[in-house]
Amino acid sequence: MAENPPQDPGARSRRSRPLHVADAIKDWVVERGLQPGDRLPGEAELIDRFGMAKGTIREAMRLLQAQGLIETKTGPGGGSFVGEVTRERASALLGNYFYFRHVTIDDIYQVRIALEPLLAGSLAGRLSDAQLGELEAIMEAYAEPAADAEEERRQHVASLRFHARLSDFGGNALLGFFIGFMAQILTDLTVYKRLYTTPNHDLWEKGRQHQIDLIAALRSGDSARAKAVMRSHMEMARDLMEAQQAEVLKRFIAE
Amino acid sequence: MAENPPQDPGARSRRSRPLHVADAIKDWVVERGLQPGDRLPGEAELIDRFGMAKGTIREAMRLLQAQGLIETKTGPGGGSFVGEVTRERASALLGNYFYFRHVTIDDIYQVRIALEPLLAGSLAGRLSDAQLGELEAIMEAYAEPAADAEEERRQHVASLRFHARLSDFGGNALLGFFIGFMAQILTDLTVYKRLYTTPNHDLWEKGRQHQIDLIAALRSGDSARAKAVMRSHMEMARDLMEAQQAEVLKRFIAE
DNA sequence: TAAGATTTGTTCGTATGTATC
DNA sequence: GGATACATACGAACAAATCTT
Repeated sequence: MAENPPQDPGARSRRSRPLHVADAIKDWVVERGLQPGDRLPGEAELIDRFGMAKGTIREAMRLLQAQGLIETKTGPGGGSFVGEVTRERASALLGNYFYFRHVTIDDIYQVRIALEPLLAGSLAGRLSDAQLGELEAIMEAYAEPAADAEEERRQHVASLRFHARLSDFGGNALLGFFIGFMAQILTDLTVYKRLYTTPNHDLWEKGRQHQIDLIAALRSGDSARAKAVMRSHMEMARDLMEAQQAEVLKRFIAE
Repeated sequence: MAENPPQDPGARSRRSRPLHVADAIKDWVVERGLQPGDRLPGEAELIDRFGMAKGTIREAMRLLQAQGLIETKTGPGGGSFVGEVTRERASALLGNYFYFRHVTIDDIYQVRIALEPLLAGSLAGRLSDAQLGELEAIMEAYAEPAADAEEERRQHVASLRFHARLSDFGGNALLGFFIGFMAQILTDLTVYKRLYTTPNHDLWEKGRQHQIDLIAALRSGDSARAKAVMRSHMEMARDLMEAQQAEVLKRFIAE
């Protein structure tokens, strides 16, 4: 794990005890190369290992828990365990960073237009039938044009799930996370801020056709075409959402 | 702030009390539209507002503190305050997500090659003389070819700072964070894993020339050229680092 | 099903540390 | 330096969850 912030001399002792304990435990996990699911020392042991009160130790554990680094269970066989940070939690934590910042729809699409085609191109000819099938299953949610605004919103969320799922299939975890994060932000905007487009049969038709073409290109292994189709798809989506003029994302996080 | 994870019926009560309190405080901040620096209720008030013990409240505050959402100060006038999540902390928290995942140099550069030229292109003609001067000042660190491996490493870190700084100058906070995060990862790899290139005068010359050309293009407002130069620069950097065959990033986080 | 063991979760009272006036 | 207002830390007890028998 990462070392901690710059420490002016004497800072070590000024640093709160829970922080100190949390750091020590992180170091301990890294040094031993512990893996998710591995057991950590129990409260009782930590108490006398560090010579601190129970409350102090527990505060340290909460610091780690909030970061998704540990999980705790009660009862026999319970205790603290190394936890794998989930994509959802990482998204939520990163979302906090943008809470007080100004991020526009255009900002998001500038990045999406650069990354989504890249992913699509790299995935051509590399997806299993099961994966392609799963994408097609998601598309069922918008097989028919939306009748009202509410359904339009549901369809939009489903189409974002299409992209999120696609981002899971690539071998590049970094690229996958970035793309999934943006899909998450847009989903939040759609659901939470009730941002939606009034049903428009023409756009529905075009968007759906894009995804059908995309699937075909992915299946046949036509990388260049997958990339081009995705790019068109993104540009259309951007124009669509920009029309809404909704801008910021005002959302915080999970635990 | 974001709502919390899916709640099966009854989960509300099973959720630990610190978690419940942390959620409530997040909601409170969002509802009132509090800004960084704004005061939160003191321990005493929270204790009787929620009807819980001090320890419980304190654990809740640690959950929020770890996410960078609050800061606390002791003494008169002290207490808890809404905190702005810093870029450094967000990077560190996100870094944890990748700790147990496999991220290769190639993964990083695949994304860098897509995003850095985008940023460079959008910045052409938009930087102040002060900003351009700052970039040039960073370049001073590698005005001369490195004499040994240690200096080579320092130069590499400086050149990454060049990119990190550039990412701050753009108006797109999302794009800026992604680029800065990758620069951070590469810096960690360079410093922490002692990944470095043996000094190579030819490559040093080419890399430096790229950045000089880039500055010139940025200054003159030649967007297409800035983009092209950055792309060449990234491709060279990728080849350089790939030769090291260093792969994973093994690093955790700060507090 | 029930009882017991184990481990985290929560409370309360008290004392200490720290920064401001 | 002393008083004040806050967070920080301690320790002992009790509650709740969950596994085993």
